[in-house]
Parts: sequence; C-alpha cells; structure tokens
Amino acid sequence: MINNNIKPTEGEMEILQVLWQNGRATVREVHEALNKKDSGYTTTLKLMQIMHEKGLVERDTNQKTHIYKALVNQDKTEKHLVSKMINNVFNGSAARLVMQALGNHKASADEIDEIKKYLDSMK
Amino acid sequence: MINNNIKPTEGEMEILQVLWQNGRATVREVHEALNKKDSGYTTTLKLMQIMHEKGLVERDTNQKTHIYKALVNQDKTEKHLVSKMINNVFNGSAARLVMQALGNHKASADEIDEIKKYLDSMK
DNA sequence: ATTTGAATACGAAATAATTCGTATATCTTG
DNA sequence: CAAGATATACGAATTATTTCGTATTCAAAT
Repeated sequence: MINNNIKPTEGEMEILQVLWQNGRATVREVHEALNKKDSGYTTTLKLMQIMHEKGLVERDTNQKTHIYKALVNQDKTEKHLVSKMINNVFNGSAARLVMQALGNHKASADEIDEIKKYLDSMK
Repeated sequence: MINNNIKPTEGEMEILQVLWQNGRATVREVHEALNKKDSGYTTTLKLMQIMHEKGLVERDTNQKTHIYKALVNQDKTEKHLVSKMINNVFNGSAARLVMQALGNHKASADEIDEIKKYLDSMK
C-alpha cells in the first residue's frame, strides 16, 4: 500500500481527475482542463504543490516544466468517497444511493443495460 | 420552493440526517445521536444555530429547550450531493457511480432485485 | 547578450468550517 | 427560595482550504 489514508479535498479531487484521465500532466494542462474562470494559474500550481507534499501526487522535475502523476489509486479513492457518502448521506444503504443516482442523471439505455449486466454478474 | 440553493457542509449533513430521521429533535438529542467523542455539546449547538441562520432548519423556541426541524428537502439535498459527486468524481457518469457503489458495500440479493426492478421501470 | 515569456517557490491574505469557553437564563428539586 | 443542573447566546480561537502576489529561475527568441 503506497498511500491512501488521505481524504482529498474537493479542489484536489478535481485535479486528481485530470491526472487519472491523462496519466500525467503539467500544471498548465491541469489548469486548462479545469477551466476555472474564477481562480488563477498560481492557485492550481499551489494546490498541486500541496498535493505533492501530502503525497497525493509525484512529479518529475527534470525539465523546467514539471510533470505530475497521481500517486493515489483512483479506484480506492472513489470507493472511499462513495463509502463516505453512503454512510454520511444515505444511512448506510448503497441501494438508496444507487436509486438516487439513477433517478437523477438519466442514464442512457446502454448504461442501464450495462448496469443490469453488472447486477447479474454479482449474484 | 422554500429553500434549496445551499450546499450543507459535512457537519451539517450529519445533523440533517438525524432531523430527517426523527422528524424533529432537540440539540441534545442530535448531539447524542451522533455520538462524537471528539467535540462537545456547544459545538453541536453552535452548528445548529448557524444552520438556523442559513435557513436549513427551523426551530420552536416556545419552550426553554428548543425543538429543531429540517427545512431543506431530503430528496433534493440528496440529489444535489449525488449530482455533485457524479460530476466531481465520476466525470459525469452516473453508471460509474452506481457500479462503484455496488462493488463497494455489497448489496443484498433483495436490494439487487429491487434495483433491477427499478431499472426496468426506467425504460 | 539582452529581453521577453513562462515556470516554480513560497509567504501570506482571504474564506470557510469547526470547536470551545464563558455568560446568562431557566428549570427542577431539596 | 436557594442550589444545582441544563439550556441558549455568542464572541473568539483554531483549523482547513483556497486564493493570490511577488520574487526568482530558466529558456527561447530577437
């Protein structure tokens, strides 16, 4: 186990998502991916520096422009957050969260099929 | 629409849950329901007072001991938080959240059936 | 080589959220 | 009615998070 006791903040989660998606990215790439009109480049930079201190990401500093990579595991982090929400918001009922999620963002027919397949495979 | 633009904090969510569950509750009841060993009674009190200022709860102050009730709608609040998580953590894919939720807290066979029924009803 | 642009470093302000201490009021009960 | 227990009110300290300004470094282009 490398890291994983840390609960990323909301801002950190946004950054992690870009990193998970891209594999690796520079600060500018991240900053542009999340095109925040309400905060500047150095804010993103600072956030990522703090994430580095916390061990959430690693970086390659060989070039002038540093390259960042996520160190925390996407699946574990997601599980952690979902678990927290299930307890925190849905009194421990995963089913309630699922229904709320489906009623909410109307999933496409394809997505629904995928979920059903998944459900069948669980039994 | 009475309230609902406000995103409750984590601590506020814990309190809201007790209120939704009980219908109404005193500060002490809430404080004991969430038995936090790491924070005192006045902390819970203060939180609930702030929630009152924000319009998240109402209270009956006729008696010395005030009675609190949630003002925000449970379903809407849940939807809001779930929606935020789908965007924030799962790149907009409700299906991904659902799978993560199911893989996580193993749902019971009954729950799975219920979800499948729900999925069928959506088409 | 000098200027210009883009990057990092880093302290510190601004904001948000939680926690507590203490004053004061109100019951309860001995 | 006085004492003790239990409530609320509320300012203020603490902690967490986000945001920014400015200095400095590095690289590319004139």
